[in-house]
Amino acid sequence: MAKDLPPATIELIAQRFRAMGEPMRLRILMALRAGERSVTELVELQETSQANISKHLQVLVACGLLTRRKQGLNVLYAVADPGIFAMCDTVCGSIKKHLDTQAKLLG
Amino acid sequence: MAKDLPPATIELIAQRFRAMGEPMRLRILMALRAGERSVTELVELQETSQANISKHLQVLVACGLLTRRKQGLNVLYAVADPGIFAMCDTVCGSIKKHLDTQAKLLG
DNA sequence: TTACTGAATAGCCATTTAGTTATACGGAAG
DNA sequence: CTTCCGTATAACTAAATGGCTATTCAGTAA
Repeated sequence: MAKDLPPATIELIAQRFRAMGEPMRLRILMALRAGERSVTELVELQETSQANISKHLQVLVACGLLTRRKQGLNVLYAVADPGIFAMCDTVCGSIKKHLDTQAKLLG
Repeated sequence: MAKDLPPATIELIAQRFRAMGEPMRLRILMALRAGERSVTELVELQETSQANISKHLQVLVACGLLTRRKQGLNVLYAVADPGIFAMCDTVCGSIKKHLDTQAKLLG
């Protein structure tokens, strides 16, 4: 990545990270790791309202993390780019390292 | 990454993404790609107040993205795990794909 | 037509957060 | 001691955001 990207690009990147920086949205993404799901299915998996799930889905679609397709009465959402899971794994590993370091500081 | 992580872990991961989901913090991280820098140097690179930079630095340190060390009067900050830059690149590539797709939809 | 179902949206509230200015802290120099 | 420099923090404001409930919309079925 270049040293100084144009502000609009920075904003786009930030938008993505922000979209993934919300527990409920992370759970939705993980639920979609196994494949596409309808809104109702996602609501059943997470314990929150349908309206809330729907709003989060809009955010995830808007920033390009999810795709959307209709099938009869249902709307099916799927992860647009599986690369995000690698990112989650990277973060997970980095967090573990961080916690280990902190633990050692405490003796 | 497992299907369902404990809520506390999810929150930790979300926290990291959220920390990177802010344009000013992204710029700080990019400025540190070349190596560690003092607060004053970072303030000069970004056009905002010293207080604001300082607050963002606290956020980045708190979630383990940056390290901090004192040197004389200065405090030097550095990226804790260069892996974050690979993540930025991943996001960048994914955004390009997304924009290309949208462009094609417009003809 | 009406009724029903799945999904999206509107309106509202409480919380969070990025930014500001002003102030305080820690340490080195006079 | 006092002064100055680099950094951190306090107090506040404005804007964004996640959640809720209630409603609306788009199809399908009767």
